[in-house]
Amino acid sequence: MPPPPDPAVLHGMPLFAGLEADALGDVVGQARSRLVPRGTAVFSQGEPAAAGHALIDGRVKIVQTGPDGQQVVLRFIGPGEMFGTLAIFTDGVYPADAVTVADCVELSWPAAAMTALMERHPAIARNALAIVGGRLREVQNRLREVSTERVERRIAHALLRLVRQAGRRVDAGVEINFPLSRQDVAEMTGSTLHTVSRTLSAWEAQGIVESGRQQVVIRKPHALVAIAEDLPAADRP
Amino acid sequence: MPPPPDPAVLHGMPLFAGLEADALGDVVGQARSRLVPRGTAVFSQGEPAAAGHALIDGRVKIVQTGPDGQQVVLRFIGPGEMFGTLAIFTDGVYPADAVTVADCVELSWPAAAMTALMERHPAIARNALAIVGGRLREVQNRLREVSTERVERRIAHALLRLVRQAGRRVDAGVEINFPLSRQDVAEMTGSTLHTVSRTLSAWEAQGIVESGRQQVVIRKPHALVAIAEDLPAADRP
DNA sequence: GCGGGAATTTGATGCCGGACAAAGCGGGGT
DNA sequence: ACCCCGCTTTGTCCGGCATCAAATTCCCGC
Repeated sequence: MPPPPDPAVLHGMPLFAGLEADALGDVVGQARSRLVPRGTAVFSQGEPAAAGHALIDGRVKIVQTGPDGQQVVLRFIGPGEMFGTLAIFTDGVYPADAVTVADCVELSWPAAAMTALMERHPAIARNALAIVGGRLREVQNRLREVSTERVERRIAHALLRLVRQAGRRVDAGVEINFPLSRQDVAEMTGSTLHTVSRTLSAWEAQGIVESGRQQVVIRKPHALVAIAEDLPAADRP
Repeated sequence: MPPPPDPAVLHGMPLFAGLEADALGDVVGQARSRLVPRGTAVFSQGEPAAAGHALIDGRVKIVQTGPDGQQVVLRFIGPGEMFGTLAIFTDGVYPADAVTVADCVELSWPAAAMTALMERHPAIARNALAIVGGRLREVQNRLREVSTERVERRIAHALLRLVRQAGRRVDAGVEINFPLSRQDVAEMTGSTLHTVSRTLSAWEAQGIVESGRQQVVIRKPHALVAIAEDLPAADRP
């Protein structure tokens, strides 16, 4: 028997923005909450989409695997974000794996409940459309990025995105808030962990970042922006 | 004064699937039709999204331009498809250029009319969600492709997608139904027109394709599939 | 028929970044 | 506390593909 979710957790979830209090109660009433330890799959690519998910706490990595086993990290999910929901409204099959990279708490709604909720509360459908639209836009930008920019700039962009999404101010600069391996960065940028390692080492030598095991701190965000935007910026001998 | 659209044109448009006859009438009543000659921009990246569009006849290329002028072809639009609609429901700015690659007839709905229609007919919102979801999935697949596969396979995939979307049986094989330059293919695959030219030449030597000026005919689709899927297939000395 | 220009082809060159190899480092489990 | 395994680093090598540079073909308007 899952612990009963608290309606307050829905606050700040864009999917349920603008709903009346009783509607929120309706939504929460259908949800199940669950604890998922680090390194576990919430769902797997190819499975029938049994439920929509929302992350309350922790961090989830969405990974797509190609026919020959090549993997691509599509996105990271933070608290308050939905994931695996779209499959319910398209072909009913999860298009990627969702793996926890930290201990997580998630809410989930069975597919049938999800469609019924959307039926009952049209605002949810409108919100969903805006969210998915924004996501489409992001992915299109990444497509352009991977298609036309070189590795160093792609890595810079990827780190900046992560900072925006999960950056935490710390005395040495800005830290990315969850365990992140070079392999992960490679799979986000269409590169290899070797190249990522080299690049980070070079940046570390210039004092731009500090990186350790599954952990990255950006010391000079502006320098990273300069690399990402190809401003000549500070070129040193 | 634009010519009055015929309600029949909406048939087969997924966005309006499942609507009653009178609802379709409502939709058509709000639309304006327009003729757009080849090589013209229907809308441009960065413009405020004044309207949603549907293509009745012809072919439109959706191109995104990066900060340094690098271009990526996001998709080609054929008759019956919507385009430039999503911007209305997200940030209200077109995220890419839409350029006609043939003489076109398009329908358009002013942004305000579009949102009102969706308000009046909830089925449209549901349809839109499914459509956008499908599109997101496609783009994610292309992202994986560009990130992990090599140029030859990407070109093969791109051609196969085009065949599926705009293939026409012809005595020599299957022809892609609209003018398509090497530059276009390059911008679809994150490559250069030089590499595309070389690749097509090689395939032509093997009798897999026949290609001329802005025109491609696939003679052996199965061979292209073999390349795309990396089946060893027919390897010759 | 004749330019003019765009699309395409082909060659030569070089470099980015992927493949392989091997060693160091840390962490977590027992 | 120890061991073992996975993450990381660093070096070398090499190949695919972008880049630079012309030459050629073909379409189209005049």
